[in-house]
Amino acid sequence: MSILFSRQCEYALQAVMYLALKPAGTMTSIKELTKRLNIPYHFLAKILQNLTYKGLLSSQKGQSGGFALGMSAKDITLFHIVEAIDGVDFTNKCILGFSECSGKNPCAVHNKWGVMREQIFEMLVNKNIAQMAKEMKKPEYRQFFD
Amino acid sequence: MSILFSRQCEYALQAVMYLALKPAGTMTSIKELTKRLNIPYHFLAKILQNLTYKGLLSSQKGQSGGFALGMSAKDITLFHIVEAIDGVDFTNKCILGFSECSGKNPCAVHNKWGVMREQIFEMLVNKNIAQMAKEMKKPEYRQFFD
DNA sequence: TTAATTTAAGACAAATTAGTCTGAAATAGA
DNA sequence: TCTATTTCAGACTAATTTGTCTTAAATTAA
Repeated sequence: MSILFSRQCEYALQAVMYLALKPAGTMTSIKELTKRLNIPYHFLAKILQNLTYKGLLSSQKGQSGGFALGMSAKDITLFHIVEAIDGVDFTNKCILGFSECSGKNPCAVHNKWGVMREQIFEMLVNKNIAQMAKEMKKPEYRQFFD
Repeated sequence: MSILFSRQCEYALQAVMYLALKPAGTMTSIKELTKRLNIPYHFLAKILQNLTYKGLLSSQKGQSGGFALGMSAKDITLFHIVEAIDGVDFTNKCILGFSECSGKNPCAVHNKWGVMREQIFEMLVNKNIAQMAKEMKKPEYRQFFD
């Protein structure tokens, strides 16, 4: 079981954060990304194509081509990526799997999980990729990419 | 994508809670469980056999046979079930999928997620099946089963 | 003892997710 | 212009998860 996000989504999040670390205007190839992040080449290719199609990334073919953020890093949140890849089911599904579970018909942990879900949502929404890139640039984070 | 728990695990949690509602000493058949909980018959059978093998349930063959809790309802928590079915990876895996992520090498949401993960853990551990059954007996919960 | 009921066990099938491979199209640089 | 590089597109394979089917074994009640 992957936790909360699909493998594909994890890869997407990692790749986008990596791109956010690059100086604006530079293109990064799949080759570099897969090498640094240890993600299967063609699998990542498809993921990035998908994000490009949805406007979160931009791409360019040919030599010195590659991928870059499709909009300003401060306008992209983790939630944008999760939404594009996994969808937002986790924001409204019962954690115990009861299809009837709702505010009117709460399961035994409905309210507790509701609070946590909200926190997860805030975590994904409140921090944009620019801020995260800044944190990742601190020495203690660099090792993920250098 | 299922959220946090696998489908199998959700089914297990629902079934165990259902069993906890039954008077001690009574056996409940798979037939009744699948009918009430809307879970595929043979799939649930395998899940319950697994939980029985691990001691969380007890079973009896033959007419008027079925399944019952394998220990006192107050000694079983949601965590026991999750642990038995999905394992406990979610307690130590990076939510962004970084294999190197740790307290020493935190990812950008390591600490935030750490707090939430701990809350989820508490939610699963702090409430036993007996307490939950009690809540489920309140009229507003009964509809899940009646 | 016999028949009906129920779990036990394991093979099998379907669906989903993850990953691979090949060739085409675009682009930049020599 | 030609070649190397890179994304694009889609078919294909592999692995995992979910779900089905069949038969055996145990148990109970008639």
